[in-house]
Amino acid sequence: MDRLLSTVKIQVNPNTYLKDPDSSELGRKIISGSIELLHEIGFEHFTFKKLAKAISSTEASIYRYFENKYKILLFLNSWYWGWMEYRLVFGTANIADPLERYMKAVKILTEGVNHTSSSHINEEKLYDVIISEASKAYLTREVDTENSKGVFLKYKRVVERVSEMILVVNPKFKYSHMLVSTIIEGAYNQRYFSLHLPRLTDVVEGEDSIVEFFQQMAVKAIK
Amino acid sequence: MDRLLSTVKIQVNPNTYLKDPDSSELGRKIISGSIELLHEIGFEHFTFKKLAKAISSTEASIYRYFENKYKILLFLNSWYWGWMEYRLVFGTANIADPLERYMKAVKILTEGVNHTSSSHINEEKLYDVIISEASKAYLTREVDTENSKGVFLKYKRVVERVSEMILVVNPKFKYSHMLVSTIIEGAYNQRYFSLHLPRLTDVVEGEDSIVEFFQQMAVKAIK
Amino acid sequence: MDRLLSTVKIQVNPNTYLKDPDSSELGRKIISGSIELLHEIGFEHFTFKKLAKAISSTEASIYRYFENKYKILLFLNSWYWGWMEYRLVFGTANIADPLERYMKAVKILTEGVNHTSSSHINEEKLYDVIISEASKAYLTREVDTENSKGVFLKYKRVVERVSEMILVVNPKFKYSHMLVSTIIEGAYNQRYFSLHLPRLTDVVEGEDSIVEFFQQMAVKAIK
Amino acid sequence: MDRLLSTVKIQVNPNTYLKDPDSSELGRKIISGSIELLHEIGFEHFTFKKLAKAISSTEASIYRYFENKYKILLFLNSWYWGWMEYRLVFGTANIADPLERYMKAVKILTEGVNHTSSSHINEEKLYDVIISEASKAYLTREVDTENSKGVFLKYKRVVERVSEMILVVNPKFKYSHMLVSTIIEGAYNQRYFSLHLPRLTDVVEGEDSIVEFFQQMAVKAIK
DNA sequence: GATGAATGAGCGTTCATTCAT
DNA sequence: AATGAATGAACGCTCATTCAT
Repeated sequence: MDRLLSTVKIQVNPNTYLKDPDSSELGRKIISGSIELLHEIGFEHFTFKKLAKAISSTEASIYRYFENKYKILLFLNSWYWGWMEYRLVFGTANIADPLERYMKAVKILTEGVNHTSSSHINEEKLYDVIISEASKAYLTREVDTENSKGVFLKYKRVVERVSEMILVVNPKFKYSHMLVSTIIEGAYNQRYFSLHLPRLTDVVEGEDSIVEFFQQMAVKAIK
Repeated sequence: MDRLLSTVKIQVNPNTYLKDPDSSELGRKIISGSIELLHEIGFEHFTFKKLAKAISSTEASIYRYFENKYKILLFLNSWYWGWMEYRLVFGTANIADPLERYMKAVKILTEGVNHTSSSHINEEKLYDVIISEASKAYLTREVDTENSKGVFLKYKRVVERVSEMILVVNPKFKYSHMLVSTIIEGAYNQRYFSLHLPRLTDVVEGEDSIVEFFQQMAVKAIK
Repeated sequence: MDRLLSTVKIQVNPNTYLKDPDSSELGRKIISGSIELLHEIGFEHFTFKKLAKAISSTEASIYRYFENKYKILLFLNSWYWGWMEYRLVFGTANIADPLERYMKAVKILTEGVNHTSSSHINEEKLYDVIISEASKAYLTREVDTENSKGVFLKYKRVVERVSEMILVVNPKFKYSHMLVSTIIEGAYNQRYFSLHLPRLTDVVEGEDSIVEFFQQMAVKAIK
Repeated sequence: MDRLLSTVKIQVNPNTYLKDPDSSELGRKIISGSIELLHEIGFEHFTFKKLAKAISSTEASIYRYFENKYKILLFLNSWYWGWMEYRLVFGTANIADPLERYMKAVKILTEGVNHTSSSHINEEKLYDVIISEASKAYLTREVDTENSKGVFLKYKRVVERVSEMILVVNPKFKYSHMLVSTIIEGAYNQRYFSLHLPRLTDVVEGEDSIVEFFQQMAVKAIK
């Protein structure tokens, strides 16, 4: 699948950028550099000046691609959920049994990322960035404006897809979207807690209890 | 209960402040002003300068109480979870049945706040601030340093308390902390989504589906 | 006269431009766009970037024609005074009486412009631009350098021509240049004041008191 | 008179500043430094950064006093015309003859400044700055907003005062404001022209032909 | 000849913080 | 203890300009 992916371009909402960063070498450096730098110093300390320095370019050049650092985060978020949808569709294809398919989907949503394609996007680091920073993309005064431009569509579509899988298993379940978004956000939270606030979680080293917990919960919740 | 509360002082971790804001008129104005201003403009746009102006004081004066704006957020967070623990203890007192008690706890954790004591702290606005801003208190590079100073203890104790209630119901359940923190974070997420990203939730106006969903989930998950 | 004008090309000092803007479609668009944009946003906010956008071209392209925005203003100024000289020569031709001729000249210099030829130059808007912006072309540190290149010659020639008319009426008048330049600048000032600082003028709506005032003054001053 | 002046404070419209520059040592340094720097490099090249460096302070400090460089120019302009009004009132006091008084007023308005009080304001340099830069204070898109705040009142009052002197000489003269503002602006223009565009004037070194010209004109115009 | 892409430099502004009173 | 004044440092952004095609 990943080999295939490297030839497929993830479409990102154009409202996140001024000029498609995938259309030039510099654009791609901005993206890879952003992931690197966000991973290193976090969103609060991330500035165009530092990014420019990190990729040996200038602020003015970055401004040709992105309006501000929020837009970069929205871009990465949109890319990530586009990629996730891709993995979800491939990962659940040809699974006939509805429950099994749903379980597989939950697994894909909640498991960690530990492989990286050969492209300029380091998925592993991006995954960490999503864990720590993604919520800052929507926990903002500007959320409604951005939302109206469709920048969260990729995320919503992932929720919608899994939500539909739930309804195949149990057509009467009323809270499918709520359940899916709770699982997704919950899984990312737990990964963060396990690293920084372990008393809020029960993660044991070695096994992936996060996947197990959410899979169990996912099944029980819709019964 | 609330009348009692107004005479009880919520203890907040002293590591969040330099000088106890509850010890002076100015300190209390800083707290009430912070809630007001965070509610109005959000954490990103919140600065000491603006806060000083809002409460007709100066930046230098605020510095006597708090090191920086993160510490104010940590203070409010700590206060909020101290208050929550208080509500939890009172709200579950004298409920003999373990499951019923657990359900009541989940209700308290997930329901909205719509009453305000007469103190300088506007709980309703604080609740909104917690929904939108609280996660920024721990999604920071500084989380480990702060955590080592115990500033998240109040939150952890709430999780611990409810976790213990779960274990009374089902002593074999392995993921009690994970479940509780997922419920808490989930409920706040869903409240935010219902306002700004409704397609991620199934909230119907009028009924409190958030409480219902999480109570159902809470019960099923530990079976 | 205007029909004739549209076939006559106003010669502009080549030191104002790098490449004659009248030699290409793009050049003419730069000129008409500049008048438009200066009229709209004023010289301070006028930039090559905005101009480029306004005429759907690029900054780099404009650089082929003009060194900087001052040069554009100098070009327009030069064109305007070339056009004024033209109007002056035609307007005073065949008037035998020296005083009458002088009066006509003063009228032409001080009356407003409210007609527009069919060329790419909108004289009415250019007139407004001259009123508000022209002095910025010479109130600059670079005035002496520019002056030595002859970019103010058109203006000087207009002053010289009317100055000569004065000397025909009164050969002993010592301050002919001073009077003419005071009349010219004064008239533009009064037009500006009447729009923005009315307490500095006595302009009554309806009649053209500016022409009347300066004609009276022009006559009395040389007696 | 000048000795008296040094003890009298010229009142400047508070809408030009955020904090009265006359209320502190730093404020006075900002003013004297501004005059110095404007004199040296002109308004276009004048920036807060350069000013800060010139007076060994910082941009941030200057921002406590003035919103932007336009406001500094407006302040200086307001101060200058306040000072001019002062000179006018003293210079024309006790002159009984209306025409003589009017002539004296015109002299004061049009003669150069070549003496400097002992205060932090260098009137000679300020005079040069007014000649070259003052019109930029009103030839701006923001003129109407500023005017509505009264920042040009001092100038208008000077015009009004002399205008009234004219009406004593000739109560029937219709264009008193226009004449006065034309004289004032004209005199400053001619001083500038004599330095940079001499072909627009008839100034002879040695004698003050500018005063002579405008006095003659002032008298003849109102006959 | 005209354009698209990229950049160096600097501007205007605000922030966090310190000092003196 | 609280405040007013001052400042160093950095941010966000735009401008003018150059280069390659």
